Amino acid sequence: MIRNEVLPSNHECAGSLKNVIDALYVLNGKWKRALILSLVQSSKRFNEIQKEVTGISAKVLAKELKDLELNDFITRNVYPTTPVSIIYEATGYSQTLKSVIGELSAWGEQHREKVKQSMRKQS
Amino acid sequence: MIRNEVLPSNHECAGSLKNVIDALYVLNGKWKRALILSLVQSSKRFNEIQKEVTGISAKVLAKELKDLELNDFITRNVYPTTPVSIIYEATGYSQTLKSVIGELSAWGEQHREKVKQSMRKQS
DNA sequence: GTTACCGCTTACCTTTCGGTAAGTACTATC
DNA sequence: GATAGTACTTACCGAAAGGTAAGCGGTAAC
Repeated sequence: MIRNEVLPSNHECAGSLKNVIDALYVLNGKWKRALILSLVQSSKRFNEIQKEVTGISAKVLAKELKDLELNDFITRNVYPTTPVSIIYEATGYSQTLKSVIGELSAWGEQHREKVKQSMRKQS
Repeated sequence: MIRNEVLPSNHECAGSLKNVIDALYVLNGKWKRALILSLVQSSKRFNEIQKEVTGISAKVLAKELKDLELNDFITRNVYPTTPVSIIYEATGYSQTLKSVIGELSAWGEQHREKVKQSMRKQS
């Protein structure tokens, strides 16, 4: 189960911090979250992803997909049609990110509200 | 030119993604988590932080502290002693990060285990 | 045979991040 | 008057992330 007692003693803190850094490292970069969310919704081909995730270049997309595959978030399925079709799909492991992304999302939303309010105060 | 928003097919998803990006943006960079954790443990002065968070330079520390202050994670208290002492402390708002950091930490821990295992398989 | 689509790769460039070293303004101490 | 400490700022630099544009090997349609 998930322990919610974060930021305890100094000693435990260091280990916890390492975990957090590890997690953020995997989710780092401008595109990873968008790609995971896109593929969790439905499996897609290279060009389809590029169309949906507007603004990403082929170079970066190829790099990010490799990265996500290495980390077991997606699989690259090659179908021997003519021409070969390559379909990327989210693994079940991507689902384990749900609660993480959920927490991040909830926090991000209330944080934006807070920033808005403090901007109103200042102006 | 850019035609659509990110992931236009699913409104909820797009909003959620934006929140996640916002959250991660605030927690971004090499030092933010370490600084928040350090100041949550106890309020500190500039040089004290620099000693504790080994490796950070004065320039980066000053920049990060400004950033954290803007986002309401810390306050900069100036005491009119001679010479003035400036003490940084974590706000109560830093506590709202607890569940987020908790989820990240738990996920990061199990992810590291998983990576270890898959490396064993390959070698 | 030229064009076009697919799934990339390559070369090149810009922007951003972070690091080092030095300097600054002030006070205090020797 | 020289030195040291505090809390930074400034100038310069290298690495990495990310963007642009072009190419490439295959297939296939016109």
